[in-house]
Amino acid sequence: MMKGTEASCDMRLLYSFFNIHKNLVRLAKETAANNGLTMPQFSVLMMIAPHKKMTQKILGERMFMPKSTLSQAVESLVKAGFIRRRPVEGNRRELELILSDEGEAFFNDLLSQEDGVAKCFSRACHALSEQQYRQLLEAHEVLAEVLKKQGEIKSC
Amino acid sequence: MMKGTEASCDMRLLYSFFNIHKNLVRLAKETAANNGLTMPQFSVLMMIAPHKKMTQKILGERMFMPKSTLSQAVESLVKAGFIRRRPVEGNRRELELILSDEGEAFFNDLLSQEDGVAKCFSRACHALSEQQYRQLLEAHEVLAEVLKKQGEIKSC
DNA sequence: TTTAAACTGTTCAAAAATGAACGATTATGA
DNA sequence: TCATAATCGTTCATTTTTGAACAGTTTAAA
Repeated sequence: MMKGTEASCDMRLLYSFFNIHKNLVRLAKETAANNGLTMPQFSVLMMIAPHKKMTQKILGERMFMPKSTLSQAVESLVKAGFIRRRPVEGNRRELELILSDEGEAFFNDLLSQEDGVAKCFSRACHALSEQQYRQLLEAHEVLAEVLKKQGEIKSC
Repeated sequence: MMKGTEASCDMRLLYSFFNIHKNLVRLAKETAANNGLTMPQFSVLMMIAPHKKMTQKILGERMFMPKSTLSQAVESLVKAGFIRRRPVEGNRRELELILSDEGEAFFNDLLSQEDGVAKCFSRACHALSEQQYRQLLEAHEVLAEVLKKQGEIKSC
């Protein structure tokens, strides 16, 4: 709990997040564009891939992405053959999105590109000590926990 | 320097940044919308305000914002009376952007809104220890330093 | 000097993202 | 049961963002 330091100081951390954010978005946009993807398409793929499959509903909730944007991003990824789509059994309203083999290969390729956001970030991580890395993960988890409760949380 | 842990582990930190990012963008969009601003307008204001003045060129470089987007965001902030605009003396190509008194008041108001991104983030910071806060700042600085050197850095 | 190249910001047509209305399905409860 | 409300995803008109061409200014080199 911050004591002497006040809100004005919190701004410093906020700007520091913004600074990292700027750079990661720039690299992500470059990576996406270099691979013929828009940002929503790229984000959706990055979000689904580690889980192999995910409901479109859950995906939207996790990403805070407007459902019209999400719907179109998914549509194009399906057309590109990176994900398949099938109704959730027991609830025909929802769709389950499944990473295809092509999608998995494409994802792995994205991660391995030297000028991609993943490798660039990985190189940046090398500048951190193991301890710093762990502390960063922990602190982020604490912050994320509180942040996700803030705001209206209106359905996107 | 990470030893045993490998690239796959770096991905965990990358996803952790994405998680914070998502929430901050969501809160920033809400804050912007609640105050009649688009995201570029909001970002530009947040970027100029602490410095009171800045050239449009520097602003673009710092934000990685396409210059057409920047130009329009600035135009609307000028029309709204939050910033003034004058040619840089000694170089009539560049423009200097100066925060007006109205702009400063508006900025301070944005920071003080209970449901605004600043206060929300500030509340989240309270969940961190002072030590965690300092470590976070330090680690971010290290990462930002490396990140900003990565990628094409083509002029936006 | 004069000319060509580089730089800074604006404009505008094209592309991308979004809100609102909608269709289809499921849940609620009278 | 049946009617109403809520949920999930799509469509499409509108808004927002962006790249590319451009105009004005400055720099560099001939």
